[in-house]
Amino acid sequence: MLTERQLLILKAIVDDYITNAEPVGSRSVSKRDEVSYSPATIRNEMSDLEELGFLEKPHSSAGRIPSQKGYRYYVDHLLSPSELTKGEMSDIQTVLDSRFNEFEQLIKQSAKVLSSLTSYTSIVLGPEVFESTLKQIQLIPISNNQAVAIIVTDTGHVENQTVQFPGDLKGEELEKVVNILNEKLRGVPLVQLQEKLSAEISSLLKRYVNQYESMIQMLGDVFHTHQSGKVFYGGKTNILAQPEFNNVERVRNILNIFEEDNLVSKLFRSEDRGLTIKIGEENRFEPFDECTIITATYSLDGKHMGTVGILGPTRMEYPRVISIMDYLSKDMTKILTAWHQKK
Amino acid sequence: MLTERQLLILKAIVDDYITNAEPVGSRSVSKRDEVSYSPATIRNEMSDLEELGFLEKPHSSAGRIPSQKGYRYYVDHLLSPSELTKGEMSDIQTVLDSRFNEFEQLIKQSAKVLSSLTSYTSIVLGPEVFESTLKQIQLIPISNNQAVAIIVTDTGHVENQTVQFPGDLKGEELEKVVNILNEKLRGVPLVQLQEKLSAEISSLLKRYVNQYESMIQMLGDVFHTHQSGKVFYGGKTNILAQPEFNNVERVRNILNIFEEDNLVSKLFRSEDRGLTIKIGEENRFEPFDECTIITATYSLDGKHMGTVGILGPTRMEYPRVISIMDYLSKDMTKILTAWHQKK
DNA sequence: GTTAGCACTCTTCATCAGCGAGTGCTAAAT
DNA sequence: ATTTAGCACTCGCTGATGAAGAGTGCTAAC
Repeated sequence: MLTERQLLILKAIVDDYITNAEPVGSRSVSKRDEVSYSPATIRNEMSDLEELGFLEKPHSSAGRIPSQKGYRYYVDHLLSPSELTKGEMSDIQTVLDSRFNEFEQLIKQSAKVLSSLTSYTSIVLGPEVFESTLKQIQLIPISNNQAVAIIVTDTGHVENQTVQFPGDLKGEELEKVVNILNEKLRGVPLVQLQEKLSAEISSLLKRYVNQYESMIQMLGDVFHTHQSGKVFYGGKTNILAQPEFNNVERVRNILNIFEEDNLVSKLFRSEDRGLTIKIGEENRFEPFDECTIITATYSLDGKHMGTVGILGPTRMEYPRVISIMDYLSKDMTKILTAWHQKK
Repeated sequence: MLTERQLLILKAIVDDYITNAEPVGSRSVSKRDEVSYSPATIRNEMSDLEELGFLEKPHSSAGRIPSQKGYRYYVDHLLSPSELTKGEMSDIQTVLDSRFNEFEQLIKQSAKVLSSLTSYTSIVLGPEVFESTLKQIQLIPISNNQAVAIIVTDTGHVENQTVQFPGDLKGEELEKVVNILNEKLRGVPLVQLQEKLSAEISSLLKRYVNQYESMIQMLGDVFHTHQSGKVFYGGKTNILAQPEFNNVERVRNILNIFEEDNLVSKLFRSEDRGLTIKIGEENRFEPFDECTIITATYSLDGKHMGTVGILGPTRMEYPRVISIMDYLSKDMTKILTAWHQKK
């Protein structure tokens, strides 16, 4: 168990390092207002904290920097959540309050505010389909071999997509198909659409539609595409401004990850509801060994919808970011709910 | 006017520098097979070429590197276009031949091949709306205040978008609106939709629809969004692998540009049809002072559709990239045409 | 228990010499 | 008149050296 004084010093060191990005020496800790001990005393404590694994020395005559364990302890027990300033709150408010037509717009905006407020990179995962169910499906023919498929979920999310279309389908046939689909699939979770399709629908369609194979194929395409949620980014290059990423190789590794939405989606999707903080190797993904990821979830009617995330260096401004994320995710939930009810 | 020998040497230097990214000395030029002069002779010529502005010295005891003018001359008069290898051609073929439902898929694929073949960053501009006209517009109500707007162009391009919708609109009213729109706007270039809307349509709608203001607003939204073509990227981080961009600050400036599709769209949209090469400051955009942009256009029925572009260092593998771009853009045109006719 | 003092460690920065690559000039060779 | 060999010179790069500075860890005094 750490003593009061050790806590004080650990906190001071983390706070200092977070703002200055440089190893913290005993003297600068001692100079802090909240610390009233001499450098020598601090040195002894620092030595103990190092032995306990909370601090590290880059080399013998530098100051100390927090270890991953140190950050973890700081986050769990030490940090004093910072109040959002009026400006920050109103920034979030204005951006989110602006009228939006689509789910996606809200999400894009969120990603933008988040990155600009934190100056880290923000990742926002769009509605995750696991829990949402189909409310309505539509097929609108556009030319003689194209149609737009529209899917509406119970959460009010709309997806649309252009697809190849069996050439010579009569209007009444199409109507029949759409009717069947709506009848059989309404209320089905999106993730199960695919299997329902092959299990129940395909035989039914066979009876009514000539081109039934290409029809099935097309529907398969449609359902498949909506399996993975979309990913939105804010400030992709913000991370380059951090001194710890002053190295093109390392930066490239990280930026490359952003090119693969699937991967990002997997990495940032959080299983837990609420706020999650993963520090360094806790991410279990080597390129992020020196990064912290903070995620929060937003929801609708208590139903989990998606995740907002921040990627920054382990030396992250935890108090501020946590407050902002908390505020933002709750606000998104609120606005989403209001928006949904309006309909 | 340059002598034969000067041409030979200039070409040799550019070729060498392109592959090795290091200042080229007289000795290494002399060692080339196609060059049969001693280093001393080469040195004299190099000195002349420098005086003429085709070469530069990073410092007095380094070799020479091509100046912007040198690259320009090389591109205009010297380069021997490289034959595509079988592998490259089939790479392009396979990727583009794969079934695609939408315009966008073709374009995304193109961006991907292009960047992976060249290992530079590719930018592909989607259909530019300037020349395409409206073929059909549809409004599909989804909930009591949402609709999906679908726009089909004469080139077979489909765009769709979810929009806010005047709450209590009767089915017949909606139908009326859609009919008016189609009647009045068919054949109108997309860029003019907006003005046509306010000039002619709005008064007409006023007569038939109650919620006419919000209707107009919504249509304005829809038409506005489709003004600017979409931008697709491939290999955004490829540029980081180039030795001349081994500097986080510079890289950041460039990557930031990619975050603003509007800007990119402006920079890469080429006024000329066919292949265009802009070297360094010819781009008239400071962050690209050390970059070359090569663009080519693809079309449909002789009608200009969009642009494929490559961003790399001025030290670019011109012969290869040019061949690839040429081949790809022509192939895109071919496939697009085939696809369009199929319908 | 706390702190002052001090020797010790290690990085950083500037300086300097030596090396090597490359040039530019001159004089010789073709 | 060209071309080339030879050589002095330039300049960046590398590695060694040393002084400065920041910080530690230990000891002894408070």
